[in-house]
Amino acid sequence: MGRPRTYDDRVLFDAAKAVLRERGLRGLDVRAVCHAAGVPSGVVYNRFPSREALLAETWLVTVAGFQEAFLASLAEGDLPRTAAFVVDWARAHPGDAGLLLVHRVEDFIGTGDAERSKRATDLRRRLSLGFARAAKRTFPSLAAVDAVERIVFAVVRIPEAAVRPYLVRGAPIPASVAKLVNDALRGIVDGAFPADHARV
Amino acid sequence: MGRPRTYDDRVLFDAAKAVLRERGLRGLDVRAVCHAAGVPSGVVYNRFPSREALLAETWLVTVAGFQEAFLASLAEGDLPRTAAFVVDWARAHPGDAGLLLVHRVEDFIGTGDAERSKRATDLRRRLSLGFARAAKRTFPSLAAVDAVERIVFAVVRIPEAAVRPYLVRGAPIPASVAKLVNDALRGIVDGAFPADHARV
DNA sequence: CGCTATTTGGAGAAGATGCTCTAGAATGGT
DNA sequence: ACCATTCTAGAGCATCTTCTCCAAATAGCG
Repeated sequence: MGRPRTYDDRVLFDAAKAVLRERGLRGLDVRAVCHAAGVPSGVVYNRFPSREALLAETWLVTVAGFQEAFLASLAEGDLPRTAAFVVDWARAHPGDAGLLLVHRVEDFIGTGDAERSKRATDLRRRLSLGFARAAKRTFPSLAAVDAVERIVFAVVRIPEAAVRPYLVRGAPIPASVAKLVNDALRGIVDGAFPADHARV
Repeated sequence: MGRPRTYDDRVLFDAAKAVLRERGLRGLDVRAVCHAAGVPSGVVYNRFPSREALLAETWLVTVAGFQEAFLASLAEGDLPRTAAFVVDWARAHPGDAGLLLVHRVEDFIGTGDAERSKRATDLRRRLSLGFARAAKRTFPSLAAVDAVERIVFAVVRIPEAAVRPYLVRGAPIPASVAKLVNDALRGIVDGAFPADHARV
């Protein structure tokens, strides 16, 4: 069965996240990752065909870890709660969250090898499905496209906006952002039902 | 008085923005900028001491162009209008807006030469002042820190969140985001006055 | 027109970065 | 014990990137 691995792939992933936080996207080169991981460069190229593949894999593994819990929350049907979940997750996993900010799933679809592209497509499909379902249930009166746009804005863009400034500067995320996000969510949910505005 | 300049600095700034949009932060090297600008590299280093200085200058000039109108809008005291202004500005100047996303003023304070750092500090000071004033007037019942946090979230983070996904993929920003931002703003403004919730 | 000042144009040095390659180490199977 | 297989370790090559440097170009001035 050959020599057993001394290093888990996770060591490389974690090192990549650490380098990203400390030196930014531009400083995220293979040498820096290897140094941070305490690993010779041969290890990287034994497992990944290229720097790009290593970073893509790091990203994909990280989203996958986020997505399951996210979709579960989304399926429960409470938008403000899902937005709060995203904020909490970022607070608990700042390294992962910081990494997610620098790419989009689309960046890995149609690039790299077919297997990676397929996985990215799959992640994307699941997300789309979750959003579509939540959209139909939460905003039944809206056109499908508008409802999805509103859902994504509510549970992705808004939490991301609240959390991003802290992540990029490597600072802890204060608890106070939760209320801001919650307040914004109220406006977004209410805004979908124009009739309600008469009350105010 | 020596040979007159063939190229305006703006050519370099515009080229940098174009390269950023087309090849991302990682592809933003001096060669690419020179090629996009149709300028030999000697021109860049005749005017800027380093690549970093060129990009910093590009960023600072771009914010300065945005900030004046932004602060004027903020001084008018209508938060949703200011948020809408930011969205409109990004729609009208996608190149500039895309550039603003990739740095923060703080990145240029205490780095580079003293003059640059001073200018960045000045930009920052004016912003802080504008936010503080708006905070005091809009949310008089909140603690100063909380009020400022809420203002920034409303007129910077939210519009940025609405607009960013389109900017990063180089796509035009749809008009529909205006309503989303406006709805979110309603929640953020109302959320500062807990007493009002009794009505709903 | 010579002289000084400034910019252009671009070749190429110095260093950083992605990646290859191979000797050797560590395992299971026979 | 020996082999086949897989991984580690890191030196080193090829390329890319930043930046330097200087001859040629273009202006105003006495």
